[in-house]
Amino acid sequence: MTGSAAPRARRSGTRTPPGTPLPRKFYDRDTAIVSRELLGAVLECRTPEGVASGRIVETEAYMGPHDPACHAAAGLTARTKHLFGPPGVAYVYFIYGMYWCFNAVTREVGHGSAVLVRALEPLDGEDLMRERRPKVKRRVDLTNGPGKLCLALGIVGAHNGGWLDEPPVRILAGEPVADADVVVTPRIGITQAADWPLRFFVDGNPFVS
DNA sequence: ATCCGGATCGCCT
DNA sequence: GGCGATCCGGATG
Repeated sequence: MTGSAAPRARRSGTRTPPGTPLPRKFYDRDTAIVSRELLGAVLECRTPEGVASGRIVETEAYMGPHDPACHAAAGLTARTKHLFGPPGVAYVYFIYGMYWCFNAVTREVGHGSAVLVRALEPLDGEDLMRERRPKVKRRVDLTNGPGKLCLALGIVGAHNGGWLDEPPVRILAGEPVADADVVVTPRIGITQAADWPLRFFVDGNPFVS
């Protein structure tokens, strides 16, 4: 007869053919699952200077108002407007007076959760990344951190609030990463909820921060 | 009006 | 491993 109900975790993401944008529904799920499944996907940014993209190898989940490390804990403000908006848009914020960080908003409107992309492995536009980061010597330093990857791809505040299935900033399906190759640890650089296991990365990948 | 801390990076020792 | 850069958001007076 008909098979039993399949597990829900991998519905949309891994079925999307590589190179095509992840559908908006992909993001409308538990934030830790989205964080895990974003590993292997491709973050791309198109600017007048050209296209730059990289394979996502490290992410962190920020779980909403009840997660003290999440910006949503401060409530709905001008800054967190898109964090509380629909899933599948970019939440880009400015930090430490000089860097941008890129997140993908997850879950339903009003929830306030997102996935921070912490590291990429360069794919297209590496020359452009070099032009944008002229002081970088080692290739790994191009994109092995949340501020660095935004500098390399050209992601800035103007991209805040944009849909992730259409330019200029998109996330495309890639080759899935097997569970055996995923490591889970506490998040980096935070003081609140510092022990929650919500950081995901590809085991052994040199671009992990 | 002012103060403080921050989901970081790069350079220093 | 430590610290300065440099600015914004949110809290307090």
